Amino acid sequence: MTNIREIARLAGVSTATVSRVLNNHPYVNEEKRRKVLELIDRLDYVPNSSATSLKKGMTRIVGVVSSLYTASSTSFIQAFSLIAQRHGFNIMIFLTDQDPGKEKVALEMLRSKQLDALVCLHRANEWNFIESYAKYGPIVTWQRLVSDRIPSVFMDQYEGYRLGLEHLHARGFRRILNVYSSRGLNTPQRMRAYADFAAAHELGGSGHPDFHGKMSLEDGEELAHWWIDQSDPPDAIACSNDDVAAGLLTELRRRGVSVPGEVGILGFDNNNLARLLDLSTVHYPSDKQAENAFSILLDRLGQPAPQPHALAFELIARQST
Amino acid sequence: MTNIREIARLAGVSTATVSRVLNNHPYVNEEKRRKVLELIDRLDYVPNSSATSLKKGMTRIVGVVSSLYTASSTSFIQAFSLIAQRHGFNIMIFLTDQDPGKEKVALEMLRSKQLDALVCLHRANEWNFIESYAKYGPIVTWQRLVSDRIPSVFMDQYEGYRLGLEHLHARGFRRILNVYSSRGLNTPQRMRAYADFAAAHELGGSGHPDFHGKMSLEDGEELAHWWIDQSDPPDAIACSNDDVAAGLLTELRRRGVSVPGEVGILGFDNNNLARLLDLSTVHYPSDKQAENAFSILLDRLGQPAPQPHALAFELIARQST
DNA sequence: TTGTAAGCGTTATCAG
DNA sequence: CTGATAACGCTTACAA
Repeated sequence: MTNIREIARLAGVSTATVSRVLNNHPYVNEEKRRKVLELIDRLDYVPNSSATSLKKGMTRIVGVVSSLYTASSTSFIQAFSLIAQRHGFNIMIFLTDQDPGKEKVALEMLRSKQLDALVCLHRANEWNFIESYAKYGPIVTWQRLVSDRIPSVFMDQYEGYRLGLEHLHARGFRRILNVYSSRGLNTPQRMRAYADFAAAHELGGSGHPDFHGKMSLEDGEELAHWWIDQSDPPDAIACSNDDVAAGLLTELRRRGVSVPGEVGILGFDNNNLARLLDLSTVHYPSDKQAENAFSILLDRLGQPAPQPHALAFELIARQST
Repeated sequence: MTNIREIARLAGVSTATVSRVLNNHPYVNEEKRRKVLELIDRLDYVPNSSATSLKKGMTRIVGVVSSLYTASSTSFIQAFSLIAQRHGFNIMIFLTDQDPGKEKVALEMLRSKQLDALVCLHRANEWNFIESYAKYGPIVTWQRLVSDRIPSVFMDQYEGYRLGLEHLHARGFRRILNVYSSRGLNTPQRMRAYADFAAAHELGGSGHPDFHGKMSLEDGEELAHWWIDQSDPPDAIACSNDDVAAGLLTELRRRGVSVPGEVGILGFDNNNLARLLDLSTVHYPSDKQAENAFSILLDRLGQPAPQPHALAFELIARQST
């Protein structure tokens, strides 16, 4: 394998000079530079990145930990990947599937310096376990977390959820069922938003206890069966995300229930599926959050980082309400 | 930073002995081994992976090049990731978005030995360009390709497509429109399958020219508008994949068209979306293909590899036909 | 069973 | 502007 020494020998210079050419250092004789460059080209030479990483103490790879590919995590990852590339970083994705062991693989790679930093979309281990890895490199999360070791690009969902609820109210829905997710700390904020909303409009509940821990298409489908079984069902359902709303909507329609005629459905996130199914939803700017996450990482790595974006929710009114 | 020399010094042994303990070599005095292990634990030592990679000439990372996350690529990647992990390999995903430059990033990482191998789900550059990188490490593809440099785990779709067409015929559809994708060499095989099918049943076409280059949800939606505009539309549409079928189905129903009453729709792949929307489709075993891809890579890396699976299509009859 | 020492391929310091 | 040379942290003959 052709290495830097080979190039140096053939060019009649030292490895130091070749390295200088490689790294665009000033003070290299123009003729030698050309000669070196020509040899690099001719011998199809490329620096061995393990050697460079070892020497520089940096791999320029950032790990992305996600439990699975949902529409919303995909959009985050897409944006994160883009901005990372623009700064000369590559990303390595870890699908944990909620398995703590798989998440640990990523954490261990940070520890062994195969990764410079980590962004954690969904965690599988306890926070204090993850925090114990923060000493090996910067970690940032998308979930809500108040920690000095692990910054978060999480957005307070109180405002977004309130926006959605007000929309349901404006469209005439009164007996609103809340379907919450469970992981992360979104739920308490959404519950607070609902409580304030209900108080402001002097509303009772839907007559049914709210749901918790629902986040998938399948959860939405089960919810549809539940709704059909009720003698006195809610007139609107505010879902934890677009996937749940999508499962709910399609299964209800499949069973002949009219949406929004018999029941209004609100999603959350504004992903592709929501667009496809004409779901009313709340736009959650995950791409901007991804860029913010990268900025934080870059900053903690001691590199010049762009200013973070200001973030805002937006209501997207479509056919399901 | 604590390194192997530090451990060796504290344990009163040489770095060679520590390395032997680390790599489970035999012939290490039990007491020394315990001592070393204890120090490793106490000092929270972990080998620097850049150093190991440099020395071993291997990173145990495999790159996965995909143009984007579709339901079917996700299922391939999921399965690939799983089997790779079981063999002590990690994967690095590259979303190219059809951008040749982004694909080149992955190829260059193979060249610079940051990656041991590459699996290419969708290519962005010309094949001969990609092939020129095969000398740097094994590359395998999911697309159809006949090349001695780049093996393929592609499945001949003739049989799968024929299966789908026979199903449409059995359900009474006669004027079938084919919607083909364009990339890769699936299309000629599917066209051949249709030609043979039509000849066997003495069928004419749908009265419309087939479509080409359709692969996304959006394409499906546009197709729905086209269908509605026809005075004499086809009675069934065989789609290039489940995404197109899903877009077509939802948009048609949104416009009040009855499926399968007025038109039958057949997908291809059998992904989650197909399940959700009750789409009839042809099951394409992408998980098994992923495992085969990994086996090939492992074998070319000179490691013992599992036997590849035999692969077969399966018709999944649901509500859309 | 163990240690010495020679790499792996770079980068960076320090003289010149 | 350039070249020796010492790291970076690990593995592995080779010798003992």
